[in-house]
Amino acid sequence: MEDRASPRLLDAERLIQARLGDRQLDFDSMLAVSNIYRAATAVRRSAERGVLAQFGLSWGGFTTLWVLWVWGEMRTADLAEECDLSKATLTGVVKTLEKRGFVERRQVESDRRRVTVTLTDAGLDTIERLFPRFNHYEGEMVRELSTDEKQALAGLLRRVIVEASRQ
Amino acid sequence: MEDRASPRLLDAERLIQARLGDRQLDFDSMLAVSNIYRAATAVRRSAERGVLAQFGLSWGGFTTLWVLWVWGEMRTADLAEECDLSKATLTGVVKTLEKRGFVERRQVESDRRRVTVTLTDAGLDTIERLFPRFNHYEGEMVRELSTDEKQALAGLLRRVIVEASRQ
DNA sequence: CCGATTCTGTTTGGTAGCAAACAAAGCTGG
DNA sequence: CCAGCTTTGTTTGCTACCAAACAGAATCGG
Repeated sequence: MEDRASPRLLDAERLIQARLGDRQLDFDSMLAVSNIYRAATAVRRSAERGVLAQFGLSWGGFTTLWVLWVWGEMRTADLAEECDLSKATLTGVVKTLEKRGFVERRQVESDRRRVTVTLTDAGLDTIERLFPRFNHYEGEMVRELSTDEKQALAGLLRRVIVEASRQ
Repeated sequence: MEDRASPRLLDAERLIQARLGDRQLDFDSMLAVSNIYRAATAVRRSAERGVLAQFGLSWGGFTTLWVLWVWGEMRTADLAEECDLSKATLTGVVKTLEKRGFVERRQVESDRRRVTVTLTDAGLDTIERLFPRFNHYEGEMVRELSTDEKQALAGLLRRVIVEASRQ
């Protein structure tokens, strides 16, 4: 079944197995992990080219806009946490989004170390037009999977995320 | 079961669902795709910090070394393809690996546009010491999954890779 | 032969990503 | 008060990543 869906990939995997011979190794874990990474790259690239490019957004920029849309005005640190980026990286992403006019920075009166980030009208308009298209595109990327399979996939990945984050 | 393994993640997902309300959206696809990306980030970060940093290698650098180890001397274009990187990116990665003394570039006599890349002795030594550790680390990152689950995960991802690459 | 085209890897110019160092603001104990 | 500690976001310095432009080499049609 999977063989029919992606013969080329499996062939490559078998070749690698043959190359490595009877070396003692955990092949199942290797395939699981490397396919997670390959899938993420494929998904990101596809979405950036197929949807995000038209809006002048990278994956990280989109994520940030999306988080701000869902949660509203946020402190920098929380935003970085929610976007799964370091504070340093977020500073850069926000700078780019500011340049494009999608977000605004605001200094917090009560604690002047702090800064909040919020969507501008243009940013709000953009994410509201973009998100439905993005979500539809997500559906296309996993359309080979049934609802149960999507949920199973998400569940398995959730367990990997927890474990990998612990290490 | 998954609830117990990662309550925090699911809570966040439920909150997002609540925020987005009864908007028409494909939640299953959204969770599948975003968890793929999150898992890849977690896995990469963890491996870079937990294993690769000691060898002065990034994920991309490790992948390149590994591919060269498995396949032997390769032309630049094939190496880029196999590492799932653009030619431009590979040029940079190889440059870094050269600086570290792990690989060498060789001009092809018969066609002087072409360049092959090959492991140096130091590179070979490094990947031979590093790979078993890396593979063990992969096992740790997915240790919550049974063998069947790892294979199921790899299979589901394979189908996503094929579909996303097509778009 | 030789001009036009194609192929190959690199360069350019841009964003993204991280850790570590940093500056400025707030906080805490005396 | 205020000297030191902590917290917060930014800067610095580096690698990685891509698309598009590029230069040099090979090839093809006439």
